[in-house]
Amino acid sequence: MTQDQEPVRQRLLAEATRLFAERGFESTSVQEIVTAAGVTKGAMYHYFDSKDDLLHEIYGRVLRMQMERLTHFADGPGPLAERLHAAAADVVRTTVENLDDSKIFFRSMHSLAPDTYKSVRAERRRYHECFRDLVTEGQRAGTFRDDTPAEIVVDFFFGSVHHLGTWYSAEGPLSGAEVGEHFADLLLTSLRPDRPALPG
Amino acid sequence: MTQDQEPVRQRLLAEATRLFAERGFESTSVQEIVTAAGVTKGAMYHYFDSKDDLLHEIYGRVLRMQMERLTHFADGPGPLAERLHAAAADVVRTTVENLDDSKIFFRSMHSLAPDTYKSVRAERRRYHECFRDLVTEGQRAGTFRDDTPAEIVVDFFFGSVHHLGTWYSAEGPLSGAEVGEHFADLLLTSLRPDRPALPG
Amino acid sequence: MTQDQEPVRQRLLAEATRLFAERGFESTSVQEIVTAAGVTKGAMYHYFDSKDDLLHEIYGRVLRMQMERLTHFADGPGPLAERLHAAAADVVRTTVENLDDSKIFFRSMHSLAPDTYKSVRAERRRYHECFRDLVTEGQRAGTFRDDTPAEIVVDFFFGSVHHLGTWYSAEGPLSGAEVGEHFADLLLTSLRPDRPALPG
Amino acid sequence: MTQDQEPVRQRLLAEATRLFAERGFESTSVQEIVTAAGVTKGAMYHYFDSKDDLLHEIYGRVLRMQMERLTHFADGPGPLAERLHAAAADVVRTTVENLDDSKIFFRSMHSLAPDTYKSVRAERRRYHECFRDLVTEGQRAGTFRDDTPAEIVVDFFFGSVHHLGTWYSAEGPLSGAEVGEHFADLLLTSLRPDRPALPG
DNA sequence: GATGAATGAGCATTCATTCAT
DNA sequence: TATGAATGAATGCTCATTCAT
Repeated sequence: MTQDQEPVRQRLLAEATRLFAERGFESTSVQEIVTAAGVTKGAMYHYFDSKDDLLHEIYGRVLRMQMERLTHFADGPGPLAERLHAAAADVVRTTVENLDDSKIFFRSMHSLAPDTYKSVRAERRRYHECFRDLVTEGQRAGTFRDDTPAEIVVDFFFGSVHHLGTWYSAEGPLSGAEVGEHFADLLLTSLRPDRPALPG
Repeated sequence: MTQDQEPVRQRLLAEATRLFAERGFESTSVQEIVTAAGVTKGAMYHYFDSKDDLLHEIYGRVLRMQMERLTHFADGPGPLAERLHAAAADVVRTTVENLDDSKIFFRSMHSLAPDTYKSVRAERRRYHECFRDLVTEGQRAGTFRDDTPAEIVVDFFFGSVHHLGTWYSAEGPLSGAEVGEHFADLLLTSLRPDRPALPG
Repeated sequence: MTQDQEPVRQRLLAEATRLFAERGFESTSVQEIVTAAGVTKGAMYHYFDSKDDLLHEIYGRVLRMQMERLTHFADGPGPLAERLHAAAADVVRTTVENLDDSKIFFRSMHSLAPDTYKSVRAERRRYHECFRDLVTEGQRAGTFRDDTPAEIVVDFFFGSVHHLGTWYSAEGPLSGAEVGEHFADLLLTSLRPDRPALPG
Repeated sequence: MTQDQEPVRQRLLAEATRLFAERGFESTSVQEIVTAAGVTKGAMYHYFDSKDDLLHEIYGRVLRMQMERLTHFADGPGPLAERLHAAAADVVRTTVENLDDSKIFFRSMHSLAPDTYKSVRAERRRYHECFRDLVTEGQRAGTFRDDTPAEIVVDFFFGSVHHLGTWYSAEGPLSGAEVGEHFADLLLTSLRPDRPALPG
C-alpha cells in the first residue's frame, strides 16, 4: 500500500521521463504520455498542473539527488584528491544510471517557464560551485595545477558528463562505473601540477 | 554578385539559425523565421523544401566546416602532440565563434528526419574517428597514456566542447581562443603517459 | 435551527450567485463555486443536481420574491397612481438590494435548460402582466394616457429596471430608494394624459 | 469585386454575430462559427486573432455606428426637444434593425479582454454623455424638468433601449420605428417640467 | 453526508504546408 | 520568383459529472 500509494502519478512521471528523453519535450504530446501510462488526460491534469509541471518535477528530482550525492562525497573523509575522484566517478555512474534524466536536462531546459528555468539554473550553479570549491581547495594546497581556472576545469568536466546521454549505451563495452573511473582519472590527471610537455 | 547571389536564402538561414538557437527548433515557427528575414512564407518554400530542410542545411554547414578544419590540422606539419593541441584549441575557438550552431546541434538533432539524422550521425562519427586516430597514433607511439581508451578520451573532450553553448558567453572574462588553450592544455595533460599521483 | 438548517446549501447558493454575477454562468466553474463555499464537489452534487440546478434555484428565489412584493403593492390600499408609484419604486429598491440576482437574470437566462427557460419566461410574463394591468386600469379610468400601449410602457419601465445592474453602484451618489423614487416619478410623469409639447 | 473583396471575413462576422446573439459568446464554439460560415478554423484565424477579436470587431462596428448617428441628430437643426426626440427614436429604430448586435452588447461584455472592455465602456460613456448633454441643455433652458438628474434620465432611457433585445420581435405588432416613436414620446413626456399629478 | 480520483468529450488555438495567382 | 489565403490535423487544456469509498 505504501509504495504504490500513487501509482498513477508515478507511472505518469516515469513515462513522461522516458518519452521526453526519447523524443524531446516539445515533440511529446500529453496524449502520448497518458496513453503510455494507461490513463486519461483528466487524470494527468488531476495530478499535475500542466505539461510543464511534469517537466519541472523531473528536474527537481534530478537536482535533489545529484546535490545530495555530491555533498556526501565532498564532506566525506579522506584526502582531497580522493574525494574529488570519488565524486567525479559517482556523478558519471549516477548519470549513466539515470540517462533519461540526463538527456532531458539540457535538451529541454529552455522549455521550462522562465521562473522555473531561473531556479533550475541557480540550483545547477550551486552544484557547480560546490564541485569547483574542491578544485580550488586543491589548487591552494598545491595538489592541483592552478594555471587553469577552477571554473574552466569544472565546465570542462561537466561538459563531458552532460554529454554522456548522446553517446553512452548500456549495450556498449563499458559499464557506467568503468566510464566513471576513466573520466575521474582523466580529470585528476589533467589537474596534476606539472605542465604538459608541449613543444614550444 | 557571387557572395550575395541569394541574399534571401542566406538571410533565411541566418535568422533560422539565430531563432533555433534561441528557442529551439520546435518552438520556432516558420512564420517567425520569415518575419525575421523580412520575407513571406512562399519565399521560404521557394528556397527550402521544408522547415526540416532549413535545419538540415544548418547541420551540413557546420559539419562541412568542422571537418575541413580538423583535416587541415590533422594533416598539418609538426609533432603529433602539437597538431592535436592545435586541432583541439581550434575546434573550441570555432565553436565559440559559431555558438548558435553549437546550441542547435545537439538540442535539435532528434528533430531531423530519420535519414538526415542517420547521415548527420555518420558524418559526426567520421569526425570523431579522425580525431580519435590522432589519439590512437600518440598512444601507439608512447606519447600518450594508453590505459584510457582513445574513444573515451574523444568523448570526454567533445562533451566539453559541445557544452560550451550552455555556459560560454562573449561577455565573460575569457575569449574563445583562451578557452581553447585551456581546454587543449587540459586534454594534453590528461593524456600524459604517467599515472596521476593519487593516494592509495 | 430553522434558518441555518442547511448552511452548506445556503453557502453554495450565495457564492454561486456572487460568482455568476461577477463573471457569468459559463465562465464560472463548479470548482470555483465549491472552493469559494469551502466545500468539495461531492457536497455540491449532494445538494444540487447540476450546475444548471444551482442557476435554476437562483431564478426561483428572485421570481418568488418579486412576485410577492408586486402583489402586495398592487393589491394594497390607496389610489391607483399611488400604488403603481409604490410598486415601481419598490422593484427598483429591491433590485438594487439584490443587484447580483439582477445581473444574472438576463445575462444567463439562455443557459437554462429549455424547460426551465420556458417556465422562467412564463413566470416573468405573469409578473409583467400584473404590472401592466395596473397601467391598463389607469388608462381605462383616464388617469393615464392611453395613446401608448400599456405593454410598451411596461417594457419601457422594466428595461430601465433590468439595466440597473450595468450601471448602479452602491458607491455612487444615490441610494436604491432614491433611484426608485426618480424612476417611479419618471414613469408616472410619462403616463400623464396630456401630450408632450412637441413642435409639429 | 469591390463589395465581396473579403467575403470570408464578412461571412465570419455575420455568422458570429448571429450565433453570439442566439446562444451567447461563451456557448458558441469557434467550430460552430466556421461551420456556419462554410470555412475552416484556419481561415478564421487567418482573419482574426482570436474568438475574442471577433467579438471585439462586433463591438467596434456597433459603437462606431451609434455614435455617428447620435452626433448627426445632436448637431442637427431644429429645437432641442425635437432633436432629442429624433435621436431617441432613431436609436430605438437602429437597435431594432440590428437586434443581434444589441443582444450581444450587454450579455457578452464581460467576455472581452480587460483592455477591450475598458475601451468599450469608455466609448459607451462618451455616447451617454453626449446624450446626457442634450438633456442638461434642456434643463438649463427650462424646457425639461430638472428635479431628476440628467444622468438618471439617460440611464432610465437607455435601460429601455438596451432591453429591446429581450422582448422585441419582428413578428410582433409594432415596427421598430413605431416603438421608437413610443419610447421617444415617453422620454419627452417624462421630461415635461411640471410635476406629475400624484396624490399627496 | 461527503470525498476526491478519474473520466471523456469538448474547447480555443497553432502551425507546417499547399496552391491559385 | 513570390504572395497570402486557406487547410486540416494536432496540441495543451478545461470541466461538469460520476462513483467507489
